Amino acid sequence: MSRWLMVKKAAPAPRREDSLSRDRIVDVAIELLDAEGESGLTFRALAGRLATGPGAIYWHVANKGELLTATCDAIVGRTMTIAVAGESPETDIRALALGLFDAIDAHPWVGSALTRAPGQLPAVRILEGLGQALCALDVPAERQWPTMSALLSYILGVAGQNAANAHVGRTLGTDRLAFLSSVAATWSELDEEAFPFVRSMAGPLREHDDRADFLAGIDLILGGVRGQATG
Amino acid sequence: MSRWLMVKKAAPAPRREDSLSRDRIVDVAIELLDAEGESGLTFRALAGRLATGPGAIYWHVANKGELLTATCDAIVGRTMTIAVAGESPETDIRALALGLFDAIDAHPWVGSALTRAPGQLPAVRILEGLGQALCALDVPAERQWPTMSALLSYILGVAGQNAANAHVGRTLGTDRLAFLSSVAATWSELDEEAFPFVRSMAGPLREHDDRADFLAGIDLILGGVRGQATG
DNA sequence: ACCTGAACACCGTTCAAGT
DNA sequence: ACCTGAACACCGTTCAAGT
Repeated sequence: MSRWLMVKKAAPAPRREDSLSRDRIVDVAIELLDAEGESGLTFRALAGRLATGPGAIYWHVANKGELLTATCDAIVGRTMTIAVAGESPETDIRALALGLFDAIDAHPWVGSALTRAPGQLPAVRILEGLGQALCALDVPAERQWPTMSALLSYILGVAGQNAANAHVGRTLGTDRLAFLSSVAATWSELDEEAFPFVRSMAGPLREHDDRADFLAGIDLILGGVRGQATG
Repeated sequence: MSRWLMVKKAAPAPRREDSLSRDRIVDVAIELLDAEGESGLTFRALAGRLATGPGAIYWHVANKGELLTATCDAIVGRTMTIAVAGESPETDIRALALGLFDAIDAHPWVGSALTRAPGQLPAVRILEGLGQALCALDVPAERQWPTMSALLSYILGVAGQNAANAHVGRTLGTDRLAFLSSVAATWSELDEEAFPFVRSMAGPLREHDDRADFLAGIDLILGGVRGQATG
C-alpha cells in the first residue's frame, strides 16, 4: 500500500497518536480499574492495553503508588471542579459531599486510593472545598482544623467501606443485595446475649440506602457544628 | 540424651507446647504486624517464626484475608471487653471510641484490616457497643441505623488514615513530625489562588493532636444527635 | 489429622540494550 | 529521550507426599 510512502512524506508528527504519556497511562488505568477492580491494575495488564512493555510505564510514573494517586486525582479533580455556589454554605458542603459520594460509588477503587494517599493532591482538593465552606459558615479559626478534619475522616470512612464492599462483592461474585443478605443472615445468628443490638440491625442492614445514610451522617456533623456555634 | 526416652514414657501430650494452632498463628501474626508493619505479614515470614512451612498455616486458616480479620478481631475483642458503664451514654461512647483509637494507634494495621472486613466480627463488636449506647441515649428506632452507621464510618475513617500515615511513615523511614512537616511544606507551596484554605492549614497540620481531633469529631456527631432529639 | 516444602502462577521493579 | 523485555526478588496458594 502507498500508505507507507504517505507517512514518510507527512510532516514528522511530534508524537504518535497512541504514544505513551502520563495522561494516557492514567486514562487507561482508570478503564482498567473500572473494568476489573482494584486487583486488575497491574503494570503488565496496563502495558498490554498500552501495547508496550511494563518497563515503559516507569518512564512516566515513579511507581504504583504514584500511579494510583494520579488516577484517583483525575476522578476527584473532575468531581470538585463542578463549582458549588448554592444558597448556603451547608448546602455547598452537602453538594460537595454528595458529588464525591457519587464519584466513589461509580469508581469504588477511588475510596481506597484516597485513604492511602493522605495529604496528597486528591485529599487537598477535598479539604479546600470543605474549608472554604466552613469559613463561609463562620466557624472560628481555631475550630476550622478539627471540623474540616472530622468531615474528611467521615467521608474517607464511607469511601473506604464502599471500596471494601465492592471488593468483597467482586471476589464473591455476588451483587449488592445478595452480599448484604448473607451478612444480615450472619448477624441474625449471632449470640443473643452478646449481640442483641446487631441482631436487631439485620433488617435495617438489608434495607438501608447508602447514599441517604451518608447524607444523614454529614447532617449529623453539620448539626454538631451548628450546636457549637450556638453555645 | 535420655530425654528421648522420657518423652516416650510420658503420657502422650495431646499437643506439643509449640505446636500449631489458630490462636498461636494469630499471636505470631500480631507480633509480626507490630514489628514489621502491614507488608511484613507474609505466609513465609509467619511460617519462619512458627518454624514450619507456609502450607501448614492453611490447615488452620483459610487464606490471608481470614488471617487478617482474625488478628484484627483479637485486638478489637480485647479492647471492647473493657466494659464501659460510665455516668452517661455519651461518656460511654467517648470511652469506647477512645479505647479503639488507642488500640489502633498502638497497632495501626488494625485500621486497614477493620475497613477491609465490613460486617465481620471486628466491626460487629464495635457496632454492638455503639448501638447499646445509642439505645440508652433514647435515639428513636428508625434513627439508630443511620446514627450508628455514621459513628462507625467516622471511626473507620480515622482508623484508615492512621494506618495510611503509619505505612507512609514506615516506607519513608521518617517519624511522625518529619512526615507532617514535609506535607505541611508541600501545602504552603500550593497555588494561592486555587488553595488558599489548605495553605493556611499548614500550621495546624504540623501542630494538631490526632487524639484530640478524633474526640472532637465524635463530639461533633454526638452534638448532631442531641440537636436532632431537641427538634 | 496434621505437617512439609516444592511448584505454580502471579506480582512490582530494575536495567542493559535498543531506537 | 523514550521504549523493550528479560530478569530479579518476591508474593499467596496448592498439593502430592510424608508422619
